[in-house]
Amino acid sequence: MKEKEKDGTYRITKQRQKILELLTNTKEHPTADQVYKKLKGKFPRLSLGTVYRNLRILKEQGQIWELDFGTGLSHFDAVVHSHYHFICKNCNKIYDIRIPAIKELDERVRTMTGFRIYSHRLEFFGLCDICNQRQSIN
Amino acid sequence: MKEKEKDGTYRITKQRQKILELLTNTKEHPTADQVYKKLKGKFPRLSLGTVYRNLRILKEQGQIWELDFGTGLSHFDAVVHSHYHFICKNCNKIYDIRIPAIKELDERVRTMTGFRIYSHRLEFFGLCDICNQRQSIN
DNA sequence: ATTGAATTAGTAATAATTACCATTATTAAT
DNA sequence: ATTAATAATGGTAATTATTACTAATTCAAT
Repeated sequence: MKEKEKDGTYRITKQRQKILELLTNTKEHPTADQVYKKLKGKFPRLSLGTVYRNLRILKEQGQIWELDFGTGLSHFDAVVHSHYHFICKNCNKIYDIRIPAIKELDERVRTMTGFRIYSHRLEFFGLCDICNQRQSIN
Repeated sequence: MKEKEKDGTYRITKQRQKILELLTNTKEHPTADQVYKKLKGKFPRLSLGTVYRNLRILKEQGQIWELDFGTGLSHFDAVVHSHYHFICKNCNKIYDIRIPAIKELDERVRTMTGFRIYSHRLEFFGLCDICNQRQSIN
């Protein structure tokens, strides 16, 4: 709940570089713990707290997004241009849906409510092609 | 992560009735703890575990929805017909946006990906009218 | 190289949620 | 109505994800 204020003075550390690099080079949307476990192999001294801290910092810097899909876990994504997500109900894999934000949705809600709309979040749920085929066969 | 299987044999208990009643009679989208605190006044013997258990059961029964808005907390909503949500970035209040699910969105993603789409979730973020006016003045 | 501050590793502390279990309450059958 | 079977409760302990704390380390500007 409490967000620590930062004055924008950041340093370049190996740990932070590697965390961002890992997120940039994957299509998956790993959790903090998954990032930790993947890097722990190469960086045995890496601390889980460091992963959490850097994920927060990278998010503050706008370099990554924090996503949640109702699983109680935060997922992280280095794709930070406007897009949506699809979550497979069977394998729980998360896919980027490369549709840029549909501005008409915001406008529609603005006229309906009078609220000022900054952004929206849109996630689709269903079966990915792999799970869909498997389901059809069984 | 582990979801307990149920055979559908449920009993009617005072606790479960009161929890559903509270959710039905509010426009807010309370968390488990907020439900607990509100009912604790009338039911001093109520246990927090009971609230969590019943919220899960009511959700299984399709009587309520579990929602999360990136705060790390689950919110509950007895409005279970298709609709969207708006979250005020300033006061954190959650509003129901009474637009029924836009099916064209599902269709668009289906043709784009080939995935089978069951549903989607859409949340808007911004400033509600109260906070918007306050912000404009200051 | 020196120095000041940001960052780290490691561990302890929180916070939300779930698991456990002896007791209680609901339901269906007698 | 009584009884019997078992779902549900209250209370507490355990788990899980995340944050806080701190002495030691590392970065970056002089």
